[in-house]
Parts: sequence; structure tokens; C-alpha cells
Amino acid sequence: MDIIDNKTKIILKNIKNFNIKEIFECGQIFRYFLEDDGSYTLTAHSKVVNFKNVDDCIVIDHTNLEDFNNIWVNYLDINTDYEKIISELEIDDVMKTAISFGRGIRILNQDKYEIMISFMISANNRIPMIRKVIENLSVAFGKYICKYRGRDYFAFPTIEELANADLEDIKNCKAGFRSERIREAAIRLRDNADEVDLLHSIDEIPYEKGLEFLKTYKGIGDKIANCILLFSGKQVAAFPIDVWIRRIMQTLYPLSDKSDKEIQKFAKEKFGDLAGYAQQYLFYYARETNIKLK
DNA sequence: CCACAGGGCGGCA
DNA sequence: TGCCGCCCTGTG
Repeated sequence: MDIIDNKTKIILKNIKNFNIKEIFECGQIFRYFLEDDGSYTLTAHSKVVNFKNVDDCIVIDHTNLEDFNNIWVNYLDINTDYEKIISELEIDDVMKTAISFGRGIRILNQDKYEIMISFMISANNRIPMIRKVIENLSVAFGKYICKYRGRDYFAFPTIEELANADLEDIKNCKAGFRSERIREAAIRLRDNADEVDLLHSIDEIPYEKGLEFLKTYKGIGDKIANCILLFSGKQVAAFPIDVWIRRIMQTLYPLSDKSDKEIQKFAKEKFGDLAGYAQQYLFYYARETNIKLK
């Protein structure tokens, strides 16, 4: 990979397995805006950055080399060898087909607290609504970042900002019955520095420990805990099962009528430590192709 | 107006 | 342990 520094833009040349659309549309991220030119504007780490595939390059606009090195290299999972992961996951025809639709997927390394709250909002909720609630919370309680391409952008509220918010104001952001849960989680983190440390260590402690810890929060069960571990904790053995993954697995593998527990076991045996990557390829494939699901 | 979508929790076998 | 009704909001 070559990095070209264009002052307000960073251009990546000769980067393999990196497709902006696939990365943003595979269900791991909520705070982005699809621009008319097909580029994606991301809000993360109190920054607003725009990404686009142009020919065989990635153009990253509204950033600089310092931020690229300090934030985006890790966030975009640039140093992980996806060709190796793919070769290890092409174990059957299902996976070969799924991967062929999303060879450019990356699993991002997102902020742990933001992902924790975001996926708590995802409980019994649809993606457009989840995105709306997160935007509402950011506008209501987060700090203003800047204007970009005519739109105002706000940072995700900090632990303090969310913990100090009134319950009624959180409800007004359309969080519904999740309002108490996210407020309680923020208050717990505000008042317990050791829990913040533990949350930030979920990429270093064993998967089971992280799972157990996350599930002590009201509003975090198996699915959401696994999402947090996968999307912010580098725990790529995590295999979150939502209604979509359940249907996909029941359709593509001999698992019709099997419970989540049995699907979890199957995934662990089949995909091992790469189950999280497998989940992303399968999800993107099923959503992109509209295959008939059970 | 109604039916339905979408995880977690708490009550109850 | 497993099942079931409920939580909230938006869409068809």
C-alpha cells in the first residue's frame, strides 16, 4: 500500500480487500451519510471524514496525515491481512459464494463505549431507526464538530454528557424503552472508572470474560454483547445471532428449526476463531442478493 | 384502524 | 431450563 499526502486528502494506492461501500453497508456502523457522488461521510472520534473508492485508490477527504496515522489506520483495520482470512474461510461453497460478494469488507475497530450504547439502541429496532436515534442523541447532547458539504455534524455524546442527560430528553430522541437502559449504563460508567477500564480492555481479555461483563448491563444480552465484542473489541471469534443471521444460517446450512444455541455451536465448530468475519460475509451476501430466506 | 418488525427481561411453568 | 408477553416507534 502507498500513501499519498494531499494536505486535506489522503489517498491510498494499491490497497487490497478494501471497498468503502461494502465496509459501510455490512451492518457494523451507523454514523455515516451516503453522499450523492457515492462517497461516504463518517462521524467518529469527534471527526468528520469522507471516503470514496476512485479507480483502484481510496480517497480520504477532510483529514490529514497525522489523523490518518493516529486514528484511521487502526479504525479501518488497515494492517490486517484479509487475503489470509479469506483463504482460511473459503471452506465450502456457501462461504466461497458469500465472500465473492464482499471481498472488500473490513471489520472496523470502533469506539467501545459508542458501540456499546449504539447496539443497546439496536435492541428490537431497525437500522434506519437506530441511525435516527443515534443522530438525535448526538445533536441533543454531543458537541458540535463542523459543517461539511452543507451539513452540520455532532460528536457522539460522551459518557458524562449522556449520564447527565434527563430521561425525558433521551426519550425525546425516540429511544423508547431503551432510554432507561442507556442512561443507566452511562451513569454506571460515569461513576465507576474501573468499569470504564474493563470496557476498554475487552480486546485484551478472553472473549468469555468480556461477554460476561457486558451482559451485567441491563439491555445487553447475548446478541448485543457479541456485537460489541466483534465491532469494537477485536474479538473476531464473536458470532452475533440476530433474526437475519438466524435465517441466513437456517437457509444456507442444514440448520432449519435449530435454536440459536445450536447455530452458535455450529458456527464455532465450522468457523472457529474467524466466526465474526464469516458472519459479516454472510450478512452482506444475503442482504445484497436478496436470496429467499426461511 | 390493525399487523408487523426487531433483542432483552422478568414471570411462570 | 425454556417459553411467552411485554417494552417503543415507524411503516405498509
